[in-house]
Amino acid sequence: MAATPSGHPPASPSSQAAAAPLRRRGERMRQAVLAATTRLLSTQGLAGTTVAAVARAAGVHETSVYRRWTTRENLILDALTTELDTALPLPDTGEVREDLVRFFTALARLLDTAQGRALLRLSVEHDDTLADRRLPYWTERLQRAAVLVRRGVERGQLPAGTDPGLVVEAVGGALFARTLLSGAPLGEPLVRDLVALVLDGARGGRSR
Amino acid sequence: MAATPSGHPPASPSSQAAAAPLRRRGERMRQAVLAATTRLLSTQGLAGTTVAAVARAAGVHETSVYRRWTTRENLILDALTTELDTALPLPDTGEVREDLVRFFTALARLLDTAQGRALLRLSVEHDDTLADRRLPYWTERLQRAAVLVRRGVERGQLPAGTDPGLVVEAVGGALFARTLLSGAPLGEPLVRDLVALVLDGARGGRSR
DNA sequence: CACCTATCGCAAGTCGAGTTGCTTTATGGT
DNA sequence: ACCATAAAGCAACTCGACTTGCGATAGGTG
Repeated sequence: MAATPSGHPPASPSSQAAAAPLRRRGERMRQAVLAATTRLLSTQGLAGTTVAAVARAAGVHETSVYRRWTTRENLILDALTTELDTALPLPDTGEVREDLVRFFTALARLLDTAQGRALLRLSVEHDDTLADRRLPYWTERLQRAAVLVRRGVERGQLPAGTDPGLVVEAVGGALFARTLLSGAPLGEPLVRDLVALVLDGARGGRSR
Repeated sequence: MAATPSGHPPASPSSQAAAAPLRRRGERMRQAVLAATTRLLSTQGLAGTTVAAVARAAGVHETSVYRRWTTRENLILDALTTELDTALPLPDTGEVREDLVRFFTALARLLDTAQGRALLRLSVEHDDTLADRRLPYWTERLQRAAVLVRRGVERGQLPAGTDPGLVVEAVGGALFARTLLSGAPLGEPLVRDLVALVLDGARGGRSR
């Protein structure tokens, strides 16, 4: 008890311009924690972003973080998804190939950032024991990109039997696998070649 | 089952029963721990395979495990790679398509086991901070499969400009992504469709 | 067989994730 | 202005990964 004299701040003598951020609540606290999380994420990396560090940086108690987000994973996921939400637009150029190249180029660029990689890696750590409750961020984005293929079919640029999900999984999967497994760079030519491979095939292909 | 006092001349005829604290050493201890690890892996799953549990099951002290394998990750990786080493043969049927279908079907089957999934997930958790490179199990297998494509090129079944690595990454990446992200099943038709997509392209080929 | 040393057992401890019971305070509603 | 209560703070745990110092011993060597 006496070991921690942090009992109460003596009336905050130095009244700053902004309201003393002691004991943030509700939305204010949420913002502060989320901001601290993304800040730590980009400075200390994923491993360095511990709940205690986030709480300290946000001026909030660790327990409060756990009460709101339950797990560290949820916290980081929340911070990342709200930040990266607008990062993957769906182009509509009238050309399937161009649409796909643009979308997956944006995806590749996202996967080349520390935050994109962190989000991918966390998305992979679903618990086998607990029922699936992983938020399907990437799967969702990928399936969203399937409309690019569907539009191509409607335009007559692709045969009617085309499986949009398969096309998108092949290209996206290669990018994900590179990021997660080999860590090899995701250059622009790679995306173009992958799209070409999937559209034209290894046989019939006038590559590029 | 687990008891392995075999092989060694126990001697110690002095009064005490065989209840002596069998202090396993060197290779014997290594075997026991590795066996216990794979056993726990298939019964308790990845999350349930804790170092303490492995040590207990192997009749060995936890410290000894850490001294030999340094981390839990290394231990499990070691156990899995030695066990799954012969799981991905390279077929040679004279037909690229058939070769690829067979290889990736085997891969899909492997990814459908608890051990395959565990190995994949652990392969993803390389530390960004440490230079300690994750052992490239999957990447290596994939690149090994690239010879299937190369043979196809040599046989004239594929054009000369074909990029073997790309073909293999597209199909494999899709399988990996399914396993890691969506957890969707990896049926036989999926592999056939993926190979067809990559060989014939979404446009062109109507062969199969 | 006696000796040496790498190897193993053991206890105690650090660190971060996650939990719980209880106290305190900031707000919003009347 | 007052009061009820949801939201935070706080301390004290549990648990598993990982470390360290030291004592005990198995195994091979001379």
